[in-house]
Amino acid sequence: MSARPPPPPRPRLALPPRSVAESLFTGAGDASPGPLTLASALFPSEPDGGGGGGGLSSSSGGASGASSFTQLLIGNLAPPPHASHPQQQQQQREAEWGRGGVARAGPALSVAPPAGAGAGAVFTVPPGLSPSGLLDSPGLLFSPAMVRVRSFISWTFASKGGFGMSHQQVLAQVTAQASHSPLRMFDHTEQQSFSAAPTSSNAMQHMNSAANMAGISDMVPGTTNNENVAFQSAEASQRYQVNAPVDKPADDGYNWRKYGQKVVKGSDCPRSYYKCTHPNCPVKKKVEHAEDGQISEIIYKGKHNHQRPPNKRGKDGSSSAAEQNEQSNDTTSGLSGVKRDQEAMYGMSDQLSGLSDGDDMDDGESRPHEADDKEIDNKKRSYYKCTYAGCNVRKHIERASSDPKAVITTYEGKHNHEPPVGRGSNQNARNSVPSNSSQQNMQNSMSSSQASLTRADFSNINQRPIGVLQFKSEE
DNA sequence: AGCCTTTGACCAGCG
DNA sequence: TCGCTGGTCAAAGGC
Repeated sequence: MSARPPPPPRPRLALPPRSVAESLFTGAGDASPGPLTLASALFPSEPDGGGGGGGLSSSSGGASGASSFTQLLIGNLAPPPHASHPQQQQQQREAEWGRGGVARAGPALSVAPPAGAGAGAVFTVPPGLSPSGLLDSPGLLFSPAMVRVRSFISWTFASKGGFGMSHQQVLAQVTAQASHSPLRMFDHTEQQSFSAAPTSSNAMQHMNSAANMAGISDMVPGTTNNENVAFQSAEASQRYQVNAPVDKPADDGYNWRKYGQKVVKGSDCPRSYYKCTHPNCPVKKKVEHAEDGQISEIIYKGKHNHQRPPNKRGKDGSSSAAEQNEQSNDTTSGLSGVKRDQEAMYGMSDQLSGLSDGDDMDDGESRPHEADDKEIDNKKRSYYKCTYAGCNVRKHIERASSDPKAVITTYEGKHNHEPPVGRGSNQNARNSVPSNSSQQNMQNSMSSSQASLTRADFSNINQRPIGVLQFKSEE
């Protein structure tokens, strides 16, 4: 009944051992550019010609204002999308799967990137299109590929800074990283926000243009080894997406056995079912692929009743992100109880790590981002305060003792001001928002659970980039 | 040999 | 009750 003729084999690409774009991160064995360097490269602070000053300022001046990752996410947000939105429908489906004891997605998640990713197509950001505009383009929501790109850009943009790099270079990195499957994380509100954001024709055009230039469709084969994995909470309405090898979804550190595959209605792409191989472990996960076969979501069900299996390094050539993260978490005292609980609940905590604080470019907070990894090391248990007058937001950055490259960023408080103009928010996108009040509202709505996205250091190709989203509940 | 994936069949929930 | 659909089982084969 449910069985259907075997679907055509998924397109695969023989990827080169190392892409050019990848080399951008790895360099020639030298230190990779720091987060800020890359981020700045992505969106140089230069006036950037048109687009209303789209680029984020790469200025390191703490008081000069900036946009945090969170603000990037919410900065140009609009009211929630219609319930009929595809992603909401998806969420509903996932929520349904969750009935009967599905573990709710916690605010933390990380994934191991795919083993071998190749360089995808390179796309450029059209002049005048600011990062925010690019990221907030509603159009991204309608294509899994675009979602992937957007999320990736969000992550990349937020986590990297840089100078002296062209848009193309940065975007090449973006593309490459998309293939390298760093964490993709979507907060439900974020999705709603940008999906409902007024469509800026320019933004859309730019986005389409960028997408076309990016060769998104062409990227499909190139990213076949990746998949976007969504870890969603039906209750918390939070979604997390990451890239992971299609054939081996989200190396989260646990061992999974595929026990079924089904082609879901309305899609030619199969849905795979996995069980944790640990004896008596009830955890299952469902992996869905988008119609283009590129993007999928992973929905976890249940809770691991065991420790993550030992290092699999010997098996796949590299330790899983989860493992790395586990150590980080184990040594992280800055994690909120909520986070810990959720991590424990989902058995995902261990997946966390490889954080970096390149995220927020931001929030007008003083930024430690300029610091390279060495500096970060030297700044273990560092505190930063938003420099905006009257704003009491603080950021705590700590480095996991077990992983020199892992940094955990924790935000405390919420900003009582809008992102400083010229940094973070892009004017185009901003203009596309009906009013600042809505933006502020969104910001406020997010304030209770500020997210901190960090990135792993890419200097070591063997170290998989891992993103960590950390929410901190505030009363 | 053990573990995994594949895949057709079966089962249960729902309208 | 029936058909549809999603989820699961389990044999077979591959690595």
